[in-house]
Amino acid sequence: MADGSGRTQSPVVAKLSHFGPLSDEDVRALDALCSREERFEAGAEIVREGATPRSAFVLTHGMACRYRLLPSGERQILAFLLPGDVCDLHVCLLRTMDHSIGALVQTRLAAIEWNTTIALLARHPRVAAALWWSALQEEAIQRERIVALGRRNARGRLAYLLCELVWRQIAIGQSDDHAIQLPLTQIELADTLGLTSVHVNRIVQEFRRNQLISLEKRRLALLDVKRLQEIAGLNQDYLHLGGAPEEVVRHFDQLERDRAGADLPYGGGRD
Amino acid sequence: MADGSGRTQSPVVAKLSHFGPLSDEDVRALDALCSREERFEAGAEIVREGATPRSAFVLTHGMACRYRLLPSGERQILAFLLPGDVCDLHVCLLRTMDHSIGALVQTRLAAIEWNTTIALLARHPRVAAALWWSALQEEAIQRERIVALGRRNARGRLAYLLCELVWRQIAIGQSDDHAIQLPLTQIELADTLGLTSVHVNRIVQEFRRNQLISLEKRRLALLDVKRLQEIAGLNQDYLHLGGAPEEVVRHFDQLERDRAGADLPYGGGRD
DNA sequence: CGATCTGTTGATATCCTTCAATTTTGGTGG
DNA sequence: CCACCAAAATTGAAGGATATCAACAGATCG
Repeated sequence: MADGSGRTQSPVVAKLSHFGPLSDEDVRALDALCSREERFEAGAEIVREGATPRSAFVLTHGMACRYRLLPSGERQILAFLLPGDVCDLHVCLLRTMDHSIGALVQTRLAAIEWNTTIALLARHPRVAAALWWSALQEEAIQRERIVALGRRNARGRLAYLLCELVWRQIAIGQSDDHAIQLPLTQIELADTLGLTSVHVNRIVQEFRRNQLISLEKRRLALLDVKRLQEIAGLNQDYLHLGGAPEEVVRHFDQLERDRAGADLPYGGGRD
Repeated sequence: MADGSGRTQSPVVAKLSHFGPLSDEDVRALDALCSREERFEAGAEIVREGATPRSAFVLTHGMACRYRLLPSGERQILAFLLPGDVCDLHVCLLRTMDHSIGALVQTRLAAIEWNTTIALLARHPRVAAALWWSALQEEAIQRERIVALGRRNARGRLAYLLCELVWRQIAIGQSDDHAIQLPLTQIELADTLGLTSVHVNRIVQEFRRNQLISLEKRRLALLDVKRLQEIAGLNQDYLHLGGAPEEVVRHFDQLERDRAGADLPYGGGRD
């Protein structure tokens, strides 16, 4: 299995390892995906609503978000993309994008060609499964957002979002003390939570007063995770970080072993 | 291509045909999925939060919903499942369900075994792609719900939901005049829209007064779709009913033709 | 034909928005 | 380093949308 070693994992590997242990070869295949990177400045539009989907990508550095602009000029942020997120692997089946993607800070991402995707999925079934798992996680995150917007008040919503962002950063090895870089303005928080920035501001200050968080200079620390969770009415389970059921993991291990014998001819030593 | 004929399509076929034209063999494969049906009474729990995911299923008759119960006892309905919806094909990768599924009326569904799924996807690449497309549609529906809950007022939310339900019924051939059976109580509408049933009631009545809808005896008719869309700030595009891009459809046609030659030995004539 | 769930109505309370400053922060050029 | 500017954060006052509470009417169902 990969990485008992001290070597720092890439965020993709860290993230997908939550599905189950990846082999060294899996890790190599994933790292190979992220070789050619494109760079986007803060505020840049990565994908525009209405455009024809081009290729999938892995976000390697920075932070981005999916969002919709409404006729009224309002914006709803739909999701945040963090390092290690593999985006829109399948979206080529759609004629047009129904939302935009924008960089929140300077962001780097690696485009993945259609062919690369197909080859990867065929040759590395365990990676394919892990990617599928990560798509399920993304859906679970969307469900949690619906719950938050539908049934929680401003405090609950903010607490929920801050927990999620911190937990996801922890899951990709970018934080171990419940403190993260948070490049979001209160306006962006508001556009995510279905609130106004004025009201977000008031709740942020209340949280600060109550020693729940500290937030200054774009650095967020959760000072009382337990109480924040209570306010959010939330626990970490929805991120499904516990990994896949054993029998599934074993199934893919077996598949991989079978394949290893079958096609050494081409899958083997190159690179 | 299937169904220039007058024969009524099954909802699954009707739905997936929006991806692109299906072959007669595709249609047969899909119909075969729905042979053994289970029946659930109104109010029955089909899947319980916390349970281990068992098998995927196709909803063939009736209506169901995904929902979460909060500690406070409140309920948030996450999504509606209509006939033709293929649910949780991939969810076996998760250890536990993070939400429940319940029948809203008497409902029938056909379970799909793991093996059946794998065989189907392998033998019918176009069906596999269509299923993938339908998963994308489901995600798009979730995004639209986030927009509705985050940025629209009660009128906008209700208008949006009613449009969606009608459009989806039209897409599966269960309505052609913007009128449908709507087995939902105002409580259920409220639990979907993040409102109270009292307030939903007031908006429903306002819509009735303004000749936007008629809703009685569980029958809903949209009387002024154009104005409802304006109120919702919505158009039908997000359902991606226009189908996949031509080159994708052609790609899968080609794949299917290739396969047809390759494995007549076993894929062929048996029912 | 009573019991229970759903729909309806009114009065009041609350959360959040809106509007309108003002202060603080961060970035940029001189 | 300072001057300047724009964007973000902060504050207060007032208004509006939706929730809450409570009661009752109507429907549905065994």
